[in-house]
Amino acid sequence: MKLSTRSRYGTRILLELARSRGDGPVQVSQISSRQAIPVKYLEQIIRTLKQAEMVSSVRGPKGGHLLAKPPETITLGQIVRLFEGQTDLVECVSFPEKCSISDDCRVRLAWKEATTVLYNRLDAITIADLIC
Amino acid sequence: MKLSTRSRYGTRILLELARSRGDGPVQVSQISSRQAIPVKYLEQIIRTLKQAEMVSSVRGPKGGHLLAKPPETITLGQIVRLFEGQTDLVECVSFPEKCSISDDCRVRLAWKEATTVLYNRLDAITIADLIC
DNA sequence: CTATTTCTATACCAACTTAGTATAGAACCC
DNA sequence: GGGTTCTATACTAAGTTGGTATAGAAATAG
Repeated sequence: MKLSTRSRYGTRILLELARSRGDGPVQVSQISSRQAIPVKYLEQIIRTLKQAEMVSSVRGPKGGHLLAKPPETITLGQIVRLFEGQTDLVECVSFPEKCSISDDCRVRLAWKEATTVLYNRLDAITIADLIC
Repeated sequence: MKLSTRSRYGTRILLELARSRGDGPVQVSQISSRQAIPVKYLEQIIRTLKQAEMVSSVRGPKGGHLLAKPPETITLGQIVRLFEGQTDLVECVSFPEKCSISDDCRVRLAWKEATTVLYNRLDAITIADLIC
């Protein structure tokens, strides 16, 4: 049970863009060297962030990427949900029909509570909170 | 970020043993059919539970497995920690030296808080709470 | 108007993990 | 001593993760 690098890198990318807010677009190569993330991998992750409308991009010379919304409105919970395909810790929380043993409902409820408590905490932390 | 079947099966095995507490040893074949877990896979999981001294076993005819301690003393947190190799959501929480970007300490702290909150919740739920 | 810069899209791949199977064996009780 | 039951270890197919490679498309400086 661990977070993918995508979630962690995604967070650091957003943080990097938040730090440069107001200074114009930041290029992939800059983020890559500052955050030690391979360029091609970073591009994939940024694309996901773009689709989620957290980032906007400018092409061509002097282009780059920008934070698309205020850093206070982006939470860690949003980022993690975006990158982790499976949001619940346990599949049967979202798809109870996948659970063959229906009398273990209390176990399912317990996993659900743990998931909730985790995301509540993650949703309470925004990118703005993380800027140094 | 999801729980392995080992953690989920482990919980259900312990729950099954808790239900039969006082009725003598429960055999792998019984647990297997009641909980729909493959026998050979179940044996591996029970071995882990034995090593953690949550389960004790009796060999030979009429043998089987028993809960080794009161169900109120076994928490979901203990079970999950036992089966998930990586306990923290993020590696650098336990091994900060693995983090190349040390100025992102606040991000690390955030992941750590989320991990803590999750395990606090899991540690508040015992096998006894889950018996139907 | 074109050359270069920069982002975009998709395909691919090696290594690892997960979930489960197979095989062999050791203890126990009647 | 023979069947029952647990123990140990090796193996494997399928999926996931983390990352690379290749090709292309848009924008703009000059």
